Amino acid sequence: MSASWADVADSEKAASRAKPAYVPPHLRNRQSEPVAHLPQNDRGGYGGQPSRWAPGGGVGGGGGYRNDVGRPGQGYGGRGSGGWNNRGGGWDREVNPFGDDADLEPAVLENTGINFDAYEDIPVETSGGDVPPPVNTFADIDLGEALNLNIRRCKYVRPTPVQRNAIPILLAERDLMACAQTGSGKTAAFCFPIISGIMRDQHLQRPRGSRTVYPLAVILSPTRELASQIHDEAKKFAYQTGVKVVVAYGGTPINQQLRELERGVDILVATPGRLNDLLERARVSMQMIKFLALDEADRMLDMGFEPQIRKIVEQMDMPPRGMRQTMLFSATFPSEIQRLAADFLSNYIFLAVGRVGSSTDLIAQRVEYVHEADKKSHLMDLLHAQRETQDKQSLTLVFVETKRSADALENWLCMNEFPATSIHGDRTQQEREVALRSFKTGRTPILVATDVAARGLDIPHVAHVVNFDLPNDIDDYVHRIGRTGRAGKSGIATAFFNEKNAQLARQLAELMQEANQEVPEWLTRYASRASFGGGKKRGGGRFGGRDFRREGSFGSGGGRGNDYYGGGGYGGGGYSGAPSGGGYGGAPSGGYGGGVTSAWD
DNA sequence: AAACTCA
Repeated sequence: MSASWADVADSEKAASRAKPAYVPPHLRNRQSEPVAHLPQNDRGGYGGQPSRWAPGGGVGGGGGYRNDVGRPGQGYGGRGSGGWNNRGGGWDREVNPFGDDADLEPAVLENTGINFDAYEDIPVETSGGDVPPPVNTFADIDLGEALNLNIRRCKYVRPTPVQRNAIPILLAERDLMACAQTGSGKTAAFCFPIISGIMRDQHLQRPRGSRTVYPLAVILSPTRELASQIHDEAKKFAYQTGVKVVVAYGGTPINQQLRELERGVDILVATPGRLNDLLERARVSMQMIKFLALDEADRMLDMGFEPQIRKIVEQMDMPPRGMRQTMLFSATFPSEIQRLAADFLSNYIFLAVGRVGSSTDLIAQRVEYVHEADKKSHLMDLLHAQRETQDKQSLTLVFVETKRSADALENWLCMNEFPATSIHGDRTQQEREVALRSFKTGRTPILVATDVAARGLDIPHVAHVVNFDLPNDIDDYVHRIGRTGRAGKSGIATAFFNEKNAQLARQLAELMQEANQEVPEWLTRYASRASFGGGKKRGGGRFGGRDFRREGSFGSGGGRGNDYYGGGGYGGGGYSGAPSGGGYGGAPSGGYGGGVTSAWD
């Protein structure tokens, strides 16, 4: 679809700019990027509808949102066929997030090019009492007709392992701590049950008479771009269900977000800072929250974020645990953070699809010893080699440690005629979004990034992740390389290792070994040398994740909550490995999801 | 170290 970097270079030359002149970062990306345009509909015509969704009646007489009026067949319960067929119906101006009328004939759904078996042998471990059994198909789940149609529209044919297991648990109204590998479909795993649950509760009355709005669900994300991505996905899943999804994050004027909120909100996707702002202004209340989801939950509960999350969850008007349903999702979940997380959960089920913190073996991992001073030229070698061999569409994501070095490396690459851009927290939100878009479309097929881009972002065609600077934490490494090898596709990850990373050596070597990667001999030597004390326990066994409640040392906390043992102890859980019929392992034909888009993290 | 409101 979009240009490769070779094309870009060519076209820039062809564009008679004499030579690809160096453009300073603050002037780059100015031209062709359309600034987020307004949706074709501004929903201005809602005015007179009585509002079910805006408790305050909205501003100016209730800019309410209800699109189920006059659609008896729509909605929950599978009666009739409504939903897709009422477009153009005058008052219903919900944007079609699918853009066009995709053909829903089965033939289209027979996907090609997907790695069907990629996730079939992954072990699943659950613990906690009375774990609902997994399902094999979306049809086995009672999500409601409108949501099922959207799932088909997304071309999801079969649920992924985390979806098969998590969705029944969440539909059973249980709290959940879920660990599943990067790119395995976590977003949909928590969005489907939330949307379905809200459809059931559509009659719920919310307070009215003020400018405060009362969402029924809140989904928190550590970065703005991830919040935006979740919002986009959730809107697809919620299309014509009558469930309204709104996003709120910083770096952008709050007024537009306030107006969106006033039109009604069921699911609020947000970053913590902006949500706290909205709560303090009393423009949002959490009194009616039924669902709380933390994406990248271990990050949300680490040192930098935990106070903000605690404030939102414990010090505002959020119903206490047990009175809401809480779901935590991540690919990594160190046990010390699990311990913290237990504060927010009630009688929860722990679910691990694959080992907690493991990487997928779809990613070919390489580690190269590179002195600090040689990194740039080494990167250039990699990029040159890649230009020869890689698919034209393929993108390269380069991680560095600091915002400054991201700028510096971007500059250096551009000066050397590599089409690069960058994303980090010192750039304006607009610059960040332009950079990400420019990368995604292939206009700038090299993106230099800090950890702002490490988690959750679903960027198709990332063929190569380069850890120019390795992170200090192995879990960050797992998330970074997880930007490739998604949805059953393969990818490459290259890390530059030197003396500064000695502390990471042992964990890195272990991780690579677990993922069946070749560990260079010199790294093994480093690993044994640097094995003193450091590092987190990565567990040992072949199987399953690690529920910290099972680690044997839970006595340490003493009276820390009485729900550690779940309702029925651990009896209900257990490992369901590939060969046994219990889990999804027994499914005959494997595979799911064709043309799988971006509901995958 | 970086991420997370606004002013």
